[in-house]
Amino acid sequence: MSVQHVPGDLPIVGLTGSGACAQPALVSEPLDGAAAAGLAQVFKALGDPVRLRLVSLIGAHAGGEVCVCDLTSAFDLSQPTISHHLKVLRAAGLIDSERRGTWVYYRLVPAALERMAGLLSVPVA
Amino acid sequence: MSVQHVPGDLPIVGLTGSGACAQPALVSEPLDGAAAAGLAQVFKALGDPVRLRLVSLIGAHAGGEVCVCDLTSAFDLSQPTISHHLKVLRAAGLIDSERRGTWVYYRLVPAALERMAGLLSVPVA
DNA sequence: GCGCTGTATCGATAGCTGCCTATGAAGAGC
DNA sequence: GCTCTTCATAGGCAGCTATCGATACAGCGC
Repeated sequence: MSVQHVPGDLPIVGLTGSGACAQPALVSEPLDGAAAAGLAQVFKALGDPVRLRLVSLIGAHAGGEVCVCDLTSAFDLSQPTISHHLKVLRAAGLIDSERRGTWVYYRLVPAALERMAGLLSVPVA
Repeated sequence: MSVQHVPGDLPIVGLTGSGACAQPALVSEPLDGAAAAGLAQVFKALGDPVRLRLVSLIGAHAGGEVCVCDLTSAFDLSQPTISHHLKVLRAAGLIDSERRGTWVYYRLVPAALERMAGLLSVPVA
């Protein structure tokens, strides 16, 4: 579940809608405007040093889950700022969160990362 | 050559410096601040619908090269705006350009794309 | 030389984004 | 109930960015 949010609360992009359809590698065929806008949001989410480090921290953490308090303490930024960045990453579909008791844990969405990786892969041709 | 720019004119990132060193997959180990900043610039370059479509158009074009005039005519944007986006992509190391006579041709830098794809690939673990 | 065409740069402006402080909401423990 | 802790949201402000028109630069043809 997605914690305290009404489902559909945020403009979640990423895997919604397209299902398991294999992505056609960005450079294989011209992108239409709508697809470009959706994909750009995900790349934009990754286009910030803090968010990139957040993804890295979450992914590298044993167990695959990290408490927000651990993420906040890893940066010289205020807690609301970290919370904001986590929100952007979650809206992009790159991470997911779950509340357990007092704490909220974040983990990666591997499928979303793989999808973007596949987009950037250049066909042998 | 890089056309009309003095080499080092722009803050080119991407493959400069790191050589052929295999990138350690973002989620394998926590990213330090400097590396995050460099990678974020590349993702940020991809985090715009117009630039994403530009990359797609260049990559999907037969011959691997596209004249600026063709790119400009593919969008409902002014020529300076397209030129600006191409400059951002080139500064990120994602594309390269070459002038031949009156026209300037742009092509992808596959190694840069592959590098980012590798970063996003999640290890099996 | 002169003009014409294709690109890049300049300068300005509207909109977005990252950061903060202050505040609100949700649980746990009393 | 109240209080404390953890996290999210709201509001505001400074800096960046996407866009434009105007202009400069680079080749080609004359």
